[in-house]
Amino acid sequence: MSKKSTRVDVACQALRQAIIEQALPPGTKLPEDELGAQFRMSRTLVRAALAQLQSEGLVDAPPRRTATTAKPTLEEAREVFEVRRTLEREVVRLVIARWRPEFGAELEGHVRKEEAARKAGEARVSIRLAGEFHIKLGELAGNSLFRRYLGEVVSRCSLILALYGRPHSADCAVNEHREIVAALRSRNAEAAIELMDHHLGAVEHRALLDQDRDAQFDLGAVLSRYTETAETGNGSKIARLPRRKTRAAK
Amino acid sequence: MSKKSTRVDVACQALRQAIIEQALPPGTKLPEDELGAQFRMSRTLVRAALAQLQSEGLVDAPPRRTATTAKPTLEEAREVFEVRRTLEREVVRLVIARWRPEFGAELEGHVRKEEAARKAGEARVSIRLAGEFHIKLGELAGNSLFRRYLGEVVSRCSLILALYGRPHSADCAVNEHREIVAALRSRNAEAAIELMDHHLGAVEHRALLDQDRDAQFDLGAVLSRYTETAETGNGSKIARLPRRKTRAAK
DNA sequence: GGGTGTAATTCTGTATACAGGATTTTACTA
DNA sequence: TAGTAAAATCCTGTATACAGAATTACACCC
Repeated sequence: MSKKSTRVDVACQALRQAIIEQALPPGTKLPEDELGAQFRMSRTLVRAALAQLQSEGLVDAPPRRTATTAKPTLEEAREVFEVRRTLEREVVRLVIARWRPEFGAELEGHVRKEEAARKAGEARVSIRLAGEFHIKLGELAGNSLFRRYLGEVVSRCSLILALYGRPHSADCAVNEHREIVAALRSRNAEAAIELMDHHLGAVEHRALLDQDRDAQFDLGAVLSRYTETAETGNGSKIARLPRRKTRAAK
Repeated sequence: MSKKSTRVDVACQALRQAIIEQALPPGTKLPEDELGAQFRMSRTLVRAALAQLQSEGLVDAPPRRTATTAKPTLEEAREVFEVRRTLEREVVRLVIARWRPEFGAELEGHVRKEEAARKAGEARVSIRLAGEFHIKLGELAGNSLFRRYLGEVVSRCSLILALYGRPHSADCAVNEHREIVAALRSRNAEAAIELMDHHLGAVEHRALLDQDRDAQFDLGAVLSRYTETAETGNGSKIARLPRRKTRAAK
């Protein structure tokens, strides 16, 4: 489960993760050159990655201006949550319909991880795991398109939380997850849907007051944490920002 | 409602339409050079268009082989229909919730167009209008993400029909559309959902026996019908297939 | 001091070059 | 004649060049 990614996917994945974990706050500029230098690839590939992320709603890339991490409006946020509720309800139904005992173990294992991260105060990890719980459900539903759409809205929700939510509020849901798992295990569709709806309502509710923590920070530094390239694979054909010097060290 | 498209979008749109109308049967090769010559743009842009269409599930583009119009498996087809049912049910609810009298007129107008096309035996147009009915509903739901996802699955369904359906069977649904409109107009959500489910069940059911009508045909000829560029805008920087001669006239 | 027009700079849009893969053709062997 | 290896060709992966749009910096004026 590793060798199938193209170079574009690698960049995509790194950026996606960075955005989801709110390491790149909404509105952050993403200049093609700089990303290219970071990922050791040409603008051609960076561009493809950005296009992909734009189609997922994680990046804004208006014609002829620098792409940025998306800043969804409140209206868009509402839409995303609306779709998400619809998808997750159906996913719950599907998962229950094809329930197998392994599912319970799998999900409970995950919730335990969430719990651990939460206790350890690992905000970044908590956020990621919280999202992955829903993704995992999507996978158990056995429909790859559901899975894809769900992945998309879940990512976008992380972004929305980053933009509108109170800081560090995305990860208070471990208990709710646990209850959902219990309902699934007892194959009680009604209860599970009810819980899921409530859970998502709570998540959405956390999207409230805004606040501009727009502090300047170093794009390269953040991204390097998400680039899994084994160190500076030098000898690469791509020079370090051949076209201009990075402005990060301003 | 015309000047907002980038060049990539133009190509995308043309290809999408051609695929949806089944003018480019599943499995048709789409070499970047040839498309570039057709659309008067470089491979760079063609590539972006193909990537987009791949993400919509209309094109298969495995690494280092020529892209083709997608050939979904039966399993994938099942998945698409499953998601589609979920989305459309919710759309029906939303449309009813925000119902306004204009909606009725709008939809009925559309159904009349479908009827007309059907009578005129315009298969191509019929297929397009049948899809657009659902798109229109998606628009009335007032959620652009629903709209986008719905558009995607509807397109894919056209493709699936092209692959698995009996020829010319995609457009027998005018009456069903009419009934749905009636139910919406009376704001009877239960009935409307019931009808929609039944309708989609019927559409899905038409996806049955396969059949290989794979006859050779001329890619350029088909595409030129979908390229709205005002004639050969010669003087263009792009030569006609500079790298090799077209094989179409084989 | 705050506009504002213009020059400099940054950055995107797009074509194109070149290096391999993938495929097809050709040629040769059993 | 079928099978296969080598060669030719088609086609994609990717970097890069260059043109022009957007943005920023500056100088000038009121």
